[in-house]
Amino acid sequence: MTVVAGGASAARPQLIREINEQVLLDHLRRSGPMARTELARLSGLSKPTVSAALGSLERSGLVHVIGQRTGVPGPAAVVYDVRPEAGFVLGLDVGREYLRGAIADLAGTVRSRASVRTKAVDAMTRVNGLAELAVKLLAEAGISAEEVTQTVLGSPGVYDPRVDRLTLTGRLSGWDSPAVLAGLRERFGPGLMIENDIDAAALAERVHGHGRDVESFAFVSVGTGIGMGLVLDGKLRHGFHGVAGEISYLPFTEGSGSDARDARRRGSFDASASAAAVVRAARRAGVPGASSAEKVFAAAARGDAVAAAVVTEEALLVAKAICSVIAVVDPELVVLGGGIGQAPGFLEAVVHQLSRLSPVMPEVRVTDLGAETVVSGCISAGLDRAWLNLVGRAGNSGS
Amino acid sequence: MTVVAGGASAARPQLIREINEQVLLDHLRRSGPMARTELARLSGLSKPTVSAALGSLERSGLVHVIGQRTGVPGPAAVVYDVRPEAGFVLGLDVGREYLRGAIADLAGTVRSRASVRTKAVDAMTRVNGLAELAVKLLAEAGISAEEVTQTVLGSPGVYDPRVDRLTLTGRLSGWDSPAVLAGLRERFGPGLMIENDIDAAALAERVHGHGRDVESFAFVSVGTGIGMGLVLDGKLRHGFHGVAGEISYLPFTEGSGSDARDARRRGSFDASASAAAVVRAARRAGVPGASSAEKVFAAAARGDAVAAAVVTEEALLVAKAICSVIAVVDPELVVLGGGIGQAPGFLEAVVHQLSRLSPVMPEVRVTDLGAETVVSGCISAGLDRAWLNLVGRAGNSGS
DNA sequence: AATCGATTGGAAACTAACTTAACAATCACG
DNA sequence: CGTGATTGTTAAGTTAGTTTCCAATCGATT
Repeated sequence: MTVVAGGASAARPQLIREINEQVLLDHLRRSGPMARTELARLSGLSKPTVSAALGSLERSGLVHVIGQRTGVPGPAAVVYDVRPEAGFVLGLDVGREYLRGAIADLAGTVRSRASVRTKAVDAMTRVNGLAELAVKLLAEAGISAEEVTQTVLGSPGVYDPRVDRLTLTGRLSGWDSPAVLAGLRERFGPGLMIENDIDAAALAERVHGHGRDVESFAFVSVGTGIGMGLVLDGKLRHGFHGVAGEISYLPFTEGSGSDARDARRRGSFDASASAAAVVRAARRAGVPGASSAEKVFAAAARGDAVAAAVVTEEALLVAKAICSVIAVVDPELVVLGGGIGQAPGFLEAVVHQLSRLSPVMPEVRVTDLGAETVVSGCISAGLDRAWLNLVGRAGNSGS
Repeated sequence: MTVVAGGASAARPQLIREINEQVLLDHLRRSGPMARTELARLSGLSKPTVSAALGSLERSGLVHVIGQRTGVPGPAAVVYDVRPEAGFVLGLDVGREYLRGAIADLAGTVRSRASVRTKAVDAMTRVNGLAELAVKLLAEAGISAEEVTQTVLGSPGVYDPRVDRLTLTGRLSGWDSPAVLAGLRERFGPGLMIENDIDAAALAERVHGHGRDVESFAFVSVGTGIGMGLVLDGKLRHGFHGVAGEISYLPFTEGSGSDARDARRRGSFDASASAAAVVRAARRAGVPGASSAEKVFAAAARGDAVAAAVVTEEALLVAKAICSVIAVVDPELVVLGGGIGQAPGFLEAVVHQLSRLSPVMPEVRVTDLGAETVVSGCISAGLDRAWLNLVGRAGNSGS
C-alpha cells in the first residue's frame, strides 16, 4: 500500500515514476528474475510503462538483462534482474570474543565471510581488528573499498544520534569512548551505520527467520547479556535515545540485589537474569558443578530438582520481561534467542509462566538462525538502506 | 515528507492529484483560511495546479470560498477554507459514573457538548444512555444523524479486531458482552470506531496537549485504574491484540498480593498501584482518615510521615512502570494523567524515583487537559479518520 | 511441413497532471 | 490619474501512464 505521510509535501509527476521504479525493483528483489510481462502483471502497471521504467533502471545500472526465457509460444521473453554489482554491503559484528563480517552484493548474495577470534581488551585494537577484517573480506571477494556503498556494524550498546555517542556498551570495555566512533568513521567512511547487535539480530529474524511473515515482533535474546530488538510495522524501533529494547533495565530487582554497581551499568534485570546470574543462583542453591549456565540447564534436564528450580525461576524472569513487552506494545510474535533462550525446554517453561501473567498470548518461538545472525542482520539493514539510496540517486540523475 | 511504504503498489498519475489535494487540505486545516496564491507558496505547487485542485475540492464540497481579501494592490484574492459542514464527528466517552459526548464539525469546532451522570449498572442501559445522549447532542447542534460521518466511542477495555470483541473492560461490568457491541453498532451504524478511553486521552494529548510537538510519547494515567496510551511516530499503537499500553498487566507483584482474583481481571499492577491500592496501603500503615487516595495525598502534603511513605511507595511503582516503558520503546515524552498522576508533587516524586531506575530520562510532564479529554481525543481521532475518508471519496468521485 | 494460436514487445493515440510563460484584469498608492 | 504590484487564467510544453493495435516469433497441432 502506498502511504502518504502526515505532513506530506507536494507531489510532481516524477514522483510516480520514482514510486513505480521502486515497486519494480522490489518485485525483482523479492521474486527473483522476471520478464517484462510478468512484472507488468505483478505490479499492475501496463506493459509500455514497465518497459520504460526498466529502461530507465537499466540506464542507471540498477537492473540488467540476464537472458531469454523461452519454452512458451511466442518470442523469447527478455528476463531482467537486479544488477548485483551495482553496490556492495559490508556487515560487521563486534563481540567480546569474536569479530565477524561478510560482504554481500545488492542481490544479497554473500561474496565473502570471515570470523576471527580476538583477544583484544583495548577498544582501539578492536577497531583496528575490524578494519583488518574488512580488508581481508574485500580481498577475498575481489572488491575495492569504493564499491562498498554501505557498511553496517552490529555492536553492543546503543547509538544516540542526538548526541552522536555510543552508550550502554556494557561488557565491551572502552567501547563507548568517542575515539572509537571517530576511529570507525575514519576507517569506514561516512557510509557507516551502527546498529545494536541484538537489533541487528532482530533484523535478520525479520528477513530470514520467524519474523518473515508478521508485521511486528520482538526478538528477545537471553544469554551472556539480555536484550531485545523490537520490530513494529516491519520497522526496527530505536526509540528517542536509542534505548528501545534495552530490557536489561526492566525494574525487576528480584532477590539477588547484590551487585548494585553492576545493576547501574548493565541494568538490574540483566544482573538477575543473565547467564552469570543463573550460575550465581545455582551455586547459592547448591547445584553441584554449576560452572556455567549450560551445565545448570543440563543438570535440570537430567532431573536435578534444585537445578530445575533455578531454571524455572529463570523462565519466570524471562516471562516477566516478555509480559512487560506485551503490556507495552503487544507484538504478534516473540522470538527467543541467545544461549539461554535457545536452551532445550526453555521455551515451554517460559510459555507456561507467561500464560499465567499475560492477558493475551503472542506466538512464542525459538530462533533457528545461527551464530552469523548479527552479521546477516547488518547486511539486510545495509541492503535496505543501499537500495533506498540508489533509487533516490537513480531517480535524480536518470531520465 | 512523502513516504513510500515497503510493499508499495503501483502509482497512477491520479495519485499525485490525490496527494496534492490532501496537502492543500492539510494546509487549510492547519493554517486557517487562505487565498490561492498563499497556498501555492506554502505548498510549492504552481498557481494553475492549486486552482485546479481547489476547484475539484470545491466540487466535492470539502472546501468553499469564504470571502475576498483586499488591501494589497491587485484584484481581491479569493479566500478558501475548509467547509466545516462537509461532515460531523460524534465523540463519546463511557465511564463508570459518567457518559460524556460532543459533536464537532470537520473544522474541529465543537457544536454541542454534554455530560450526564449515570447510575446504570446494566450494560444495555449504558448503551441506551449513550444513544440518548447522542440524540440530545444532535438536537442541540441542529444536525441530523446522517450528517455524522464518524462516531468514536472512548471506552474502557480493548477492542480486538481479529476476533471482533471487546475485552478487559475491567470495572465496567458486562461491557465485554457481544450484545454491547451489537447494540452500539445498531444504534451508531457502521461509522462507529471504538477506542480505549486512555488511548483516546493520549490522542487528545497529541493534538491539544504536551504531545503536540513530539514524535512519540506515552500518556500514563494513574487513578481509579491504570493505563497507558502509546503514540509512536505520531500514530497511536494498539498492538496485535489491542492490548498495547495495558500497563496494568505489568508483572510487578509487589507486597500486597492479596486479591489474586482481582489481579487476573484487571492486572496485577493495577491491583497494587491504583487509587484503591493506595487507600489499602495507607490503612495498613495506619494513616488516619484514609478514606480516599486524595486524602492520603493531602495528609502527605500536610507532613504526615506515614502517608508520605505511602505516596513515595506509589511513586516508585509508577516510576517502575514508566521505566518498563522506556526499556521497551524509549519515548521522547511521558505525560502523567489521572487522579493520582495529577496530584500535586507526584510528578517530582516519580521523576526522582525514575532517575534512579532508568538508563535515560525522557521529559515527564503532567497533563493540562481537563475532564473532557477522552471526548476530545475521540473527536480528534474521528476527524483524522473522517478527513481521510472524505479525500479518498473526493478523489474517486471527483474530477 | 504448414498453419494456428498464444505471447512478446513496441508504436500510436489519448488522458491526467504539473510547469512555465504570458497576459488581462484589478486595485492601492503616489 | 497613471504606475506597479497582485491575482488568476489561458496556452504551450513536459512527464507519465493507459488502451489499442500490430508485427514478429515460436510451440503445438493437424
